[in-house]
Amino acid sequence: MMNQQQALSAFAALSQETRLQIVRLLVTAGPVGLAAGAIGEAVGASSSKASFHLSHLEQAGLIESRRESRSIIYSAAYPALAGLIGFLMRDCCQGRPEVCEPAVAAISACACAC
Amino acid sequence: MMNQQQALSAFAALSQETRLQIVRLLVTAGPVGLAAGAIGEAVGASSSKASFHLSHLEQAGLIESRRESRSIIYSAAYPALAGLIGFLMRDCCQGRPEVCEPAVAAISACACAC
DNA sequence: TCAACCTTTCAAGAAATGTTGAGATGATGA
DNA sequence: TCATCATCTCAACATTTCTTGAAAGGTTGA
Repeated sequence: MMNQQQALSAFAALSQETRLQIVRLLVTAGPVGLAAGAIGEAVGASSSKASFHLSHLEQAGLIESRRESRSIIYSAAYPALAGLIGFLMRDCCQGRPEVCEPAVAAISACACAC
Repeated sequence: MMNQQQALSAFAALSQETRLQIVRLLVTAGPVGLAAGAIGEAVGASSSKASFHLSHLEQAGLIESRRESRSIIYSAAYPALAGLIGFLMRDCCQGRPEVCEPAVAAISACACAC
């Protein structure tokens, strides 16, 4: 269960353009992931810039890495993303059903889950 | 529909401890809202510190304000919060049902919506 | 082994963000 | 009107975060 400190660090990680792009890219890339070099190229970042932001995201727990031969492969940490959504949900539900309703509607409209 | 720029600014707003506390406080306070002074006191912030962070949150669209006599009353912007959840959902659903599933489970466990 | 490859680390500087206290602004009731 | 109250604004400073380019660290195939 995500706590406030983890949520703060996740929000901080997501509040930077390069990092948000990386997360969205990795989410769509799936569990297979992408090499650091490919990620940097995709978001238009130098190798050191990409490395900096990838470390930041990994530190925040939003992505994971593994070595594969010469490359480091990064992939989305799906449970952490789901946990963050859960944190916002939990937050929004503290006595206020009107926040959840649109979220429920969003889920209903969501092609994958329903 | 929330775009990337709005999401970045919302995440930035939520990535600071005082501000996250304020948002959670206002969400539970409901549409009635709370006066700036009461908010500052509740989160242990000086008047100028509270004012700084309240402005930041309002700028990000996460809270709203209205004057009531001598006080400025702040309240949560529920549609914006729901939009942010929707943005994360939309993001997570880009071909990856396994992220949504836990979120759906979270909603199912949510006392208010279901 | 060694040259090439991929990525990280480091230090320096630039930029953005947060904190503080003092003073200004606007609203109210006496 | 005026004293008081509630909040905001401002400038200065401290802190954190981001960017850049150069160099170092593993890993691999020849």
